[in-house]
Amino acid sequence: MPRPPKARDALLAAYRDLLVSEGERAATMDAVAARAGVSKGGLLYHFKSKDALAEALLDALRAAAAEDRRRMAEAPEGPSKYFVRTSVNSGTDMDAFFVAAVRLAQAGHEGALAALEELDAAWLALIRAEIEDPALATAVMLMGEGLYHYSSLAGAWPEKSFGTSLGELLGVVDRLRGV
Amino acid sequence: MPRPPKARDALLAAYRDLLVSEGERAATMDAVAARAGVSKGGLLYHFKSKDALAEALLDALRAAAAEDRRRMAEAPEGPSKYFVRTSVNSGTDMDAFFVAAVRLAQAGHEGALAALEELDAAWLALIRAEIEDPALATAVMLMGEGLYHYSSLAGAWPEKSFGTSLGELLGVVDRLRGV
DNA sequence: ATAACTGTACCGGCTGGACGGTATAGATAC
DNA sequence: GTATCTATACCGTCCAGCCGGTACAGTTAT
Repeated sequence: MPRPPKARDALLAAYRDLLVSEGERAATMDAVAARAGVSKGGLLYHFKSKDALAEALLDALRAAAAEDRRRMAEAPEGPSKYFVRTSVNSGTDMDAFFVAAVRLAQAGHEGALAALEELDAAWLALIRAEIEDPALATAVMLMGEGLYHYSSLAGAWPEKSFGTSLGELLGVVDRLRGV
Repeated sequence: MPRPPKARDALLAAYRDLLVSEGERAATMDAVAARAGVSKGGLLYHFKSKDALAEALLDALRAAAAEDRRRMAEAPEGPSKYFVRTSVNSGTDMDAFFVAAVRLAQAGHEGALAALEELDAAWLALIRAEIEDPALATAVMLMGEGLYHYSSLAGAWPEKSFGTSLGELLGVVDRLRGV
C-alpha cells in the first residue's frame, strides 16, 4: 500500500486559512504551498489547478456544514439559538470554511456563491421548523448572517464595541420565539 | 480658471463599480482606467497609487454615510426601520461605496476595516437612540448587517428564496420596538 | 496684442516583478 | 514498484507603477 497523503489536508487547510486571514488575493499557489510546508510540485500533484483547490474547499465546506446541521437539528437549546450562538466565529472547521467561501464568492467565484446559497437555504429551513412565522425566522437568520459578516471582517465578535454579549443576543432570540 | 477635472470622478466611480461587480482582484489599474474611459497615465495623474485610489474611495464613503445618517436621524418611520429598509442594496451611492469598502476590507485593507467599524458604531448609536434595550438595538443592527451581507453577495435581496418581503421584516422591527 | 511661459489635465508605451502553470529528475515510504 | 512527494528551472501573462510627451487655459512680460 502506498503511504497515505498527508500533504493534501495540510494544503487545503493552508488555502482556507490564507483566504480567511489574508484575503483571496494573497492566497496564491506559492503562498499556499509555503504555508503548508509542501513544495509547489507537491501542491500541483494533488490539485491540478487553482480552481481545483477551490472546488475541494467547497466540498470540504459542504461536508462540514452537513455535520453541523446534524448538531443544529439535535441541539437541546433549539436550532435557532444554536445557529445564532455558532454564528460568531468560534474557530471551528465550519466557520473557517464558511468565511473562506465568502471570500471566494466576493472574488466572483460562482461555485462558491451557489454553495453559500445552498447552505443558507438549509439553515433557514431548520430555523423555520422551530419558528413558524416566516418573517421572524428570517429575522433570526439575518441576525446570524450579520454576526458572520462581522466576525469574518474583524476576526471575532467585537462584544465590547457593541456593549452586548452573545448571551443577551440569545435572550432576544428567546423573546422572538415567544412573540 | 483651469478646466475642471472630470476624469477623477469617473475613475472613482469605475473603481467602486468594479469592486462591487467583479471583486477586488478584477479592479486593476488598467481595468479602472478602461472602464472610466481614461488612459493609464490619466489615472496615475489623479491617484498616485492604487492605495491612493482606495483612500479616496473611503473618503467618498464617509461623506455619503454622513449624508445618509442625517436622513436616518430625521426619518419619519424612525432610524431603525430606515436602517433595515435601506440595508437592502437599493442602488444608492452609499450602498455601492459600502459594498466596495467591504470588498477592500475582506482583501485585507486596514483603512477600509477601520472605516466600516466607524460606520457601524455610528449606526448603532442612532438605533440606540430609538431602542433603549442594548440587546434589541444590536439585534436590529445585525438584521441590517445580514441584509447587507446578502445583497453584497447576490447583488439584490433574494426575496423569493426567503419567502419574506422587506415589508414583513419591517414589521418585525416594529414588534421589537414594542417589546 | 502677442509671444513666451506656467500649471493642470491627460495620453500611451514600457519595465520589472509576481503569478499560474509546466516540466523534469529524483528521493522516500509502503 | 508505485503512490507520494521534494527541488528547481522555466514560460507566458498580467499588473503596478514610471516616464516622456501632448493639449490647452490662463498669466506675464514686452
